[in-house]
Amino acid sequence: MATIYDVAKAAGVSAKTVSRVLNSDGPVGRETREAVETAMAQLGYVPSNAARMMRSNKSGLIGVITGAISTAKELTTRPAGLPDLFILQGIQQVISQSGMTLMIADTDGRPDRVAPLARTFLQHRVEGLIYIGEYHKRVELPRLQVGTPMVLANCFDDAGTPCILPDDERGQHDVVARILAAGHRRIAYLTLRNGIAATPLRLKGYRDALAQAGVTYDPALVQDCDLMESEGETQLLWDAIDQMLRLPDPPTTFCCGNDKMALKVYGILRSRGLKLPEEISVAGYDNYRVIAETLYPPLTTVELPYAAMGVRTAQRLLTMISGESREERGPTLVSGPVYWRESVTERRQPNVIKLKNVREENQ
Amino acid sequence: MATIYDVAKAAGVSAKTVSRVLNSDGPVGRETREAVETAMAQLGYVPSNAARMMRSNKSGLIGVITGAISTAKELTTRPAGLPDLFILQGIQQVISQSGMTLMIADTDGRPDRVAPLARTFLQHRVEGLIYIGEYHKRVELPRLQVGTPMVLANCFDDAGTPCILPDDERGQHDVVARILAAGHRRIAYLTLRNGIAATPLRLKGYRDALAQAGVTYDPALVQDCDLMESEGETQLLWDAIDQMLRLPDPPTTFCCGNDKMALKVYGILRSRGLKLPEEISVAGYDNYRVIAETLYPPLTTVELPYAAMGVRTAQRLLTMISGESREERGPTLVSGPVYWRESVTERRQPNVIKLKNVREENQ
DNA sequence: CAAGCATATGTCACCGATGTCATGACACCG
DNA sequence: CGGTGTCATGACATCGGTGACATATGCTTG
Repeated sequence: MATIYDVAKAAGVSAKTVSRVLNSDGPVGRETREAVETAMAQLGYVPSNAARMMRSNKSGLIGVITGAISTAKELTTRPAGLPDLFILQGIQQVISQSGMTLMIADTDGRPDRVAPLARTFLQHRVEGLIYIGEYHKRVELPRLQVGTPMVLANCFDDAGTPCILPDDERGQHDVVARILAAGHRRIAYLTLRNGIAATPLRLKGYRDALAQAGVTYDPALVQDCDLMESEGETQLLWDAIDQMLRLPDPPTTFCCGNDKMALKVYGILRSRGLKLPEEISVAGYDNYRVIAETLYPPLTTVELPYAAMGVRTAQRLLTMISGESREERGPTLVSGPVYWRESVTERRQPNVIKLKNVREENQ
Repeated sequence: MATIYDVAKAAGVSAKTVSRVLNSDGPVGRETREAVETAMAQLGYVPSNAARMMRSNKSGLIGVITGAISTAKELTTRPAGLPDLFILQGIQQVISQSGMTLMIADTDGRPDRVAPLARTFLQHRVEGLIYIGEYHKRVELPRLQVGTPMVLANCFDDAGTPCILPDDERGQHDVVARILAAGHRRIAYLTLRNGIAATPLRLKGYRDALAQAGVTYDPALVQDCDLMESEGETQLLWDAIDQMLRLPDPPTTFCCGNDKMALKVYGILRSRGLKLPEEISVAGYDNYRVIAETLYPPLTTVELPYAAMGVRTAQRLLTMISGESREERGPTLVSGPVYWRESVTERRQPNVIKLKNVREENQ
């Protein structure tokens, strides 16, 4: 591969002059510039980043470590869809605009791989590191000895490392508030498993929304139905739904921990002979579009704003890199809108029109 | 950041000796080695890849260009799910095992971004390039002037660039053959739109399977139902299904162009009062697990083997890099197994037991 | 005991850019 | 006309490693 010296020789100038043409540093005569540009084109010259980096100590690289790209069992352990991709999407957008390049590596699900991967990135002298969590959870990452800025996306640690998290409390609150505004009063909540960070936050959102509407919280309408995809989950859902429908005052809406659960609930309710959405309403969580928009009828849900989180992650990292506030700590919460679709009926015209953060969709 | 000279000084040896410890080149005395290792640990020394690369001309980098990570409209233009992620998964697996690091960039859907992205990668002196297509299709890529090996995944070009493609013909053949073996004779086929590369290939697989089973091909059972997610698609599906069910000899199975379409078909068939799978069978394509495994009943489908394609892509690239056969050209076809689940009934015990490439699953 | 050899370590140039400084040619100005 | 500033360009050191080669030491061997 051609070097700057090859170009210099071909153009009959010094290497430094070629460098000047490349970087528009100092002045270059018109004819000289043209000669250099011709030579570069002819030789197919592409400057070596490595050599540049040696002097400048700027790599133009951002490293991303994700726990999930190669996780074959993506469906068995994760509550939602493929968060990483969407977060990566957001990151990519911001990073590429800033002229930097993403390096990406995967832990293959093994936490002990994080340290070597980070080391590889440091060898490449990345200017910043991002760790993407599989889902909203606490992580423990090996201490990075050096001062490379780092941001966590979709996870947090005890050390107060800067992180970007979904606002689960607000998301659940908003969708429940919107369902209440549609006139529903008996709202069942089939939650994700209790172990994960999102569940208590969302439960709080659910209860707060009820309280604000003056509706009494009924524990009989709340049940953990998430068995991490293991065999019995459909059965568990079936039983929970059965139990709730037999209540003296049965629910008119089933709120599900995620859109995938909602997909199952569709099948179960219909197999029981109920008409959707005329006789029973269903809402999800995630706005996992493949499901939410494809379901018949389309699913009312609230967005887990992964792409936006990615954007915020990259922005926060770039801020840290630029040195403005390298010492920043703690979480940034990102919330997503409610997508109001046909799976929840309007039991009366909502008199509260001004609900914030709700997006109404007509198919 | 500490350099090899800092380590050398701290350990009281020459830089070259430190280098020897790092790379296990020439012999190093035991005490010396320990002193060096201590110094490295204390200083948090990480060798600079840039400096290494300068001499060795080996970057240890592979560049991946994808058209899709940042494609916001991923649902509106793509027939299947999120191929790129799964292909990336496969690539990542192979590449990381080979000790190289992935750089990744995204065209944001604009083909004119490919050239500058490739240039950036060349600046980093990637040893190989991969382009991932959004779906099985023909692409036109700008000629790379230099001799960097390149492989296309999920797409092909007219120049005969090495590429890895899904074996659509065989996939459709296999699933239809399996359905025939289950005793079905009237198999409707709701295809993807005609413009894409997969459709004619799959149709051929469908017809070949029928022919091999001695079943006459009936054009009334085949219809293009894919409107690229635009408004009328559900209506179109409804009409097509309606028409076919009114035939004097209606289908007993609906084969769908992808799992997402199958998801819609579930809703439509049930809304018409049909019981799944007792009264009507449905099959998909893709094995898009979020849908196929979550649907009730789970969906019989055939895998679009994205991860495997990624693996093959990376393997082929590594072969080219190692120089064994840099001149290789043309496509490699990868096929995936049929996943036999409860959405298709056995109308009689299949007498053909030895069907290859079929995986039976019991939930 | 000298030659021969493996072991352990150091010296120095080099990879491909760029920052610093120097130089030559003009133009402008008092 | 000499001083000063701007433009155009080149020489050279430098970034952090590594390859080629040299050197020093101790041990074997004929």
